[in-house]
Amino acid sequence: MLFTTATGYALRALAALPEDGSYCLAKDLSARLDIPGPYLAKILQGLVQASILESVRGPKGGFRLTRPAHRITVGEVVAALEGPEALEGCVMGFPTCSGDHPCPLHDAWGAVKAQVTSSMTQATIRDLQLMDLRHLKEAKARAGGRS
Amino acid sequence: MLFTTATGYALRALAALPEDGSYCLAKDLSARLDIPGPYLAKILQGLVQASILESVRGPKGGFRLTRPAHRITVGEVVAALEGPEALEGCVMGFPTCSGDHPCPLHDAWGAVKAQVTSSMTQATIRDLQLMDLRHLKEAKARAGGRS
DNA sequence: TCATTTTAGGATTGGTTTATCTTTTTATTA
DNA sequence: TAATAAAAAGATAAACCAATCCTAAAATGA
Repeated sequence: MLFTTATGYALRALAALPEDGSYCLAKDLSARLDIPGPYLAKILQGLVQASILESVRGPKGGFRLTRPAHRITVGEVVAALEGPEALEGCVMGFPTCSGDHPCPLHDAWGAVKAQVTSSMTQATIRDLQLMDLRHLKEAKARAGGRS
Repeated sequence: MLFTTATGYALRALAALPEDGSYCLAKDLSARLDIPGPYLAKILQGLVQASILESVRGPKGGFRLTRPAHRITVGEVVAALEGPEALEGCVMGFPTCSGDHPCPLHDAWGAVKAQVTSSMTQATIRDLQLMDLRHLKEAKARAGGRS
């Protein structure tokens, strides 16, 4: 995977939140997604500080998105958890590599970065929701056809 | 950077070895490249086990390539240090992501992997040598023009 | 007000990568 | 043969990420 596991957990959790704006417990998310509970809680708190989630404490509390899912990009979440320069620098870590003095992978890597960055700023949490829904629906269809 | 720092160190060290087949000391490499000495030594030993380098101990000993630089690919070095599956799996770590159920970045990431893998198996240590030589030459030219 | 539920925050553990240190082995050469 | 130089190998330390634990703070409801 290109990102850290924390970022992966964050994206999966965001995609699993209900769309109706109701609050969702960290505990429930961790159970449904099979993600370590205390660790996910920490990650969700980070997303609150990044203004991607908002939370309320106490009974009937939990987490919810601050905006509609289609207004939150994957890139924004990655930046919140890994900093804005996650893909910077030479692929191989050559300190002398630059546009003027490119390493042999420089151009390929540049194209890659552009591609991934573009995809990340295009794709939203909504797209992740749709992906999971499609998966669930097909899994259900397979189970129904086999029974 | 896409790879580990150990892989970056390895590639820089391999590119810095002399082409005439003479042995080179780990100490000299670490000094020239400003890489932590004992750590580089460990990495070089790993490259010996991967049959990319050969070594002799004692005075007049050191490390040298087992083959001409143009016969050692970047991909081979990466595989030796990070295993053959460095780029496997979903970009975001989604367990449900697959060709049938792609995540929104699945296709972009697939193209990226193909591109990087191809470039890695094309590029050789020789290409890295040429890059560094070009850089050195231009730096010298700049210094000469300015003096 | 008090108990309960849940997030917030800080401290702590475990594992992996990065880096260092020490001892041993091997080769050279005097 | 003895001294020295260098890699090999193993143990140790440091830093970072992943994960856990514990105590607070806040909101709800009785």
